[in-house]
Amino acid sequence: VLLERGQVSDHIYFLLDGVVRASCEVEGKDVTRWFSFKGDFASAYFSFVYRQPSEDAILPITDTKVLSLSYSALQDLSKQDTIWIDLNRHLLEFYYTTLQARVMAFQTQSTAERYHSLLQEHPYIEEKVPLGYLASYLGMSQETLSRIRAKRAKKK
Amino acid sequence: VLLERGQVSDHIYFLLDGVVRASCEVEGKDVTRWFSFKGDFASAYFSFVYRQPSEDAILPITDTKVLSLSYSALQDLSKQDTIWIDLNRHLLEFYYTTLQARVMAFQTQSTAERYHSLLQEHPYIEEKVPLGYLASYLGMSQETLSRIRAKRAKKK
DNA sequence: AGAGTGATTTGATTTAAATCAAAAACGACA
DNA sequence: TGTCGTTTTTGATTTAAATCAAATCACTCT
Repeated sequence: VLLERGQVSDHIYFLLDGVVRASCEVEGKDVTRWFSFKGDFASAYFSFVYRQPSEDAILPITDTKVLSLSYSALQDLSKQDTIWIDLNRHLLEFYYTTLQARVMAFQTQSTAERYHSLLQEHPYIEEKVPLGYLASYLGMSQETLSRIRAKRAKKK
Repeated sequence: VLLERGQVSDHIYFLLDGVVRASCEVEGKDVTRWFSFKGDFASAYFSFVYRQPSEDAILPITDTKVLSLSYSALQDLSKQDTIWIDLNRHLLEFYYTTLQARVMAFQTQSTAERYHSLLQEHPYIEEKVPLGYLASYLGMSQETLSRIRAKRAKKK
């Protein structure tokens, strides 16, 4: 477990290997907010930056290897080299544009289109992430996601 | 018109009166990304901060009165008083959490629930914003939104 | 007041997705 | 290898929403 719900995130992680997800609880149900893969950063960004309790837990889906960078370490490093400030900015920009794109996808695309776009960005997601988490992330039921997959397989 | 699509946003606006919306064009269709009301700030935030062309136009829905704050003015003010830096932070935080909440709404709520939540936050939206823009914002067709309204009216 | 325009509502129908239920596939483990 | 538990697929049905089409409403302009 990289971060428990309700705690202030004290670390940003860089995934050397594996897959993690952010899990939020809404009305008793577990909703997955995002995934991070090998080579991505993973963080409860706002909790980390503003030192507030995180709504999400960060949980591993597969076995993971991570580099972790603590808040205080990042602060020290930022004083030494602006590249660490840039990191922060890039992370923020990335999260923000990702969120924007997701909203847009919900506004304009069908369930199947959303899934296919996701596949295009992360081809390996199909093998590494259980169906239930994916369906939750995409805002559809497990069954519809399974059917979308079946259709796609037939076409090949 | 407060901002044209493709231009770098050079101003943040504060709405003294009226309603504006951000309009993005996707596959030939006009999609409204957000609304701002009297008392809100309106900006193409990332375009403004990172000096990049905006994907959105900012267009008035009703007649509007705005205060505008230019990029250079904000920079000067930031050097004089940290309150202006705080403004920036608050804006960012607001936009970010709003986006997060919207994604979550799409993941977990039905069309009717999304509309009712929106109404709760902005009771006046019903009167001030044309149905088509609202439907686009909520990611549903005009007709379904109209029917959701009709049902709500009946219950009263 | 009446014509014309655009926005909204209503109706009928089709299509997409959720739900409910069961079967099949897969993995871990004894 | 066979059994248990979990995940995924498949099937049948219901429900929600999109679509297509028309009617009504509201507003402006003359």
